[in-house]
Amino acid sequence: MNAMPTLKKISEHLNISISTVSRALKDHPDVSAETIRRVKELAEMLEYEPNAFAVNLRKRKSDNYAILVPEISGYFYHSFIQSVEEDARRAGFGVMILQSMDDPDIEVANLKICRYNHVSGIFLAISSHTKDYTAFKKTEESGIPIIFFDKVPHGDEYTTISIADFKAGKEAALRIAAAGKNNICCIFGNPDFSISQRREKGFFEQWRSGHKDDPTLFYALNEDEAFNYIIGLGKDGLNDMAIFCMSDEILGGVMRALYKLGVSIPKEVSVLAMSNGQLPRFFNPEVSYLQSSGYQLGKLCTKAMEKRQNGVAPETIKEMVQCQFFEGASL
Amino acid sequence: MNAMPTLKKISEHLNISISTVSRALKDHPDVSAETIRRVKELAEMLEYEPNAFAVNLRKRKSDNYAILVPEISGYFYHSFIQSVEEDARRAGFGVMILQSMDDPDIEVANLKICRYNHVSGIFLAISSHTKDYTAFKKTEESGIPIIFFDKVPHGDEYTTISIADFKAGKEAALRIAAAGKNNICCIFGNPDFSISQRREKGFFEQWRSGHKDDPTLFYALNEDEAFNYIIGLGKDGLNDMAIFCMSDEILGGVMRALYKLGVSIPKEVSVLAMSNGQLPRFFNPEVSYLQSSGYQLGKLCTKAMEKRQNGVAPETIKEMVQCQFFEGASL
DNA sequence: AATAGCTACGCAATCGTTTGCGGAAATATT
DNA sequence: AATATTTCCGCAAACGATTGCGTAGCTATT
Repeated sequence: MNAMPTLKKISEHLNISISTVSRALKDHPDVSAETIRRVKELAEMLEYEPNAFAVNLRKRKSDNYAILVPEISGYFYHSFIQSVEEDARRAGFGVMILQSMDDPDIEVANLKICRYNHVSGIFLAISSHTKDYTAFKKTEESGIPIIFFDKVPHGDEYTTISIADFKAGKEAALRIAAAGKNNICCIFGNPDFSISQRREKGFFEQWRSGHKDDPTLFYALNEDEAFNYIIGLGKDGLNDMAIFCMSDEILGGVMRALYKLGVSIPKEVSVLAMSNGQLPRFFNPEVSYLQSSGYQLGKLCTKAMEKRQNGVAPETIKEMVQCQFFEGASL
Repeated sequence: MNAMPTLKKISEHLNISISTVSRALKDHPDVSAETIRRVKELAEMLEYEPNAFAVNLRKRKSDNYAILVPEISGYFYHSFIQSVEEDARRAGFGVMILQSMDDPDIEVANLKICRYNHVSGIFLAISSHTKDYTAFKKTEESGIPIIFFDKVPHGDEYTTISIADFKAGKEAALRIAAAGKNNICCIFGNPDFSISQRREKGFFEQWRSGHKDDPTLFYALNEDEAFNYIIGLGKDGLNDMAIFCMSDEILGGVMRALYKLGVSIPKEVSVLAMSNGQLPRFFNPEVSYLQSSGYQLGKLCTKAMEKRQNGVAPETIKEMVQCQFFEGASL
């Protein structure tokens, strides 16, 4: 229980007032050069660091950001967190992680935690079933900027950084069409997710501009549902098919099923995914994918956060990360 | 900038002193039942929550844990973080994440951050090249308990929760031997890692008890090195081989290489891995593995942390997580 | 010589909560 | 009726850093 050095201790050692020590450490012009030197020297020696609680209490603000996500694990958010943490710490901020487990109630509770801990800002991917935005409003009004990312709310008044989902959906449709299969199937995630909706919308809008028959559409809430769906189709049902997988999770289920059924890729079945970029390389053949990079998204978000910290209005910051195509051998 | 309700505000509304309000909220016996009722009612109405900074300043302690890892991403730590965060929040603690990027200097700096933020405890996986434990000592002496996990320091005086690496190494050797191949290769990670050393030691000790010739040994610092090593062996070099991969990272590289070379698994080459459990299922055939679960490790660590919070001595807590075998079709 | 201005520092209040101590009023004990 | 005890509450000092304001002792200006 080593007592940490405080301004008081330094001031006593040097026989000067606490105020002068405080000012000396920040090169306040009211302090003589000589005093500054002595204070800094002693502070260095004692390894003085200001007590964060006291500073925060005074400033009514902490040097912490919070990241609120449905889940840390999975294929996406942990790379986002990694990205934000890197930048934040470089800028002198700590990062708190909170998971909502995709439950709107926990999400609201977490926002409350953020408010009462006076975080400087929040990075937030909203949960699937969040309909009520009053907690968001309340938080913004209390002076804490929120950067919404990936899963963003509707409405213009928020700062949102998202994947260019609609556009990616369109590109997916184009590339799937180019595979030249006669039997098309798209598997999207939870249809309540805004990202599912936008990707689907983009895909179908593009598809219908060139084809009269709609592809088969399936929603898989998790890897197993995707797996079971493909197994259910059977080898015959998969005949001459191209499959679009909206996420890594779905891709995993689909590929396991295709392996199990023993279909040949891309001869019998073509596969295209949207992915964070890790998983597709591990399949045989490697799966072609449109990359939606959590890391890159993180970088954009910290830039947006800096702007918000400097007083830029929330609604003026809206960005889209373009997806990049990586060619495997599955198309 | 909505002003948050404070004890003072409540006390003014009710015309009683701040002290009484404070005591009423914690059912102090010195406060009458009637007053307690009125205070709690108003507090509820105003959504009063104590100001964390003030509380922490007073208590000289925060309700936060810190997790220090070499890297968030990868195959292991994010599931550990998920696990700890779950439990911590249930117990009323927040979680701060800090990455050392496997750099001992950043590690020391991060420990300093933890000390000056008065976290209640630290979960720490040390970086590969950490030789100097004085920062650990200093932190423990300042009253902050450290739970070392996965990559743990040598020495008896610390609380350590680790994978039963030595035993897992032995089991791996047994299972590899049972595959009946004549050509054995083990790929371990960075030989500076304590986990690499223990797994290797276990493997070789077991192996040598039944065979006179040592297996081929290779250290891969990352996925690409593992990939390149296998490619370098070539299809001929892989003849009748069984490969043990110490980690998911290595497994990824090995499998990509085996795919590329077009060898048949397990007919020509057998594969066994140690893994967090996600990746092996995605290969074709699914890879058999010894599971070292980050999630499970996290659960044990939070239990250990609770004990330490209750004053249990550091050196009395040491645990090993046993690895479980999952049968795929690669052996 | 009188005034103005500057330098370099200290005082004290503040952020919001907690807690030891003291004490008035009500009740219980002789 | 006098004393002892209990009940219920407030005062004030912490925790550590920040900052507006005041001022003693200079130097510069007229």
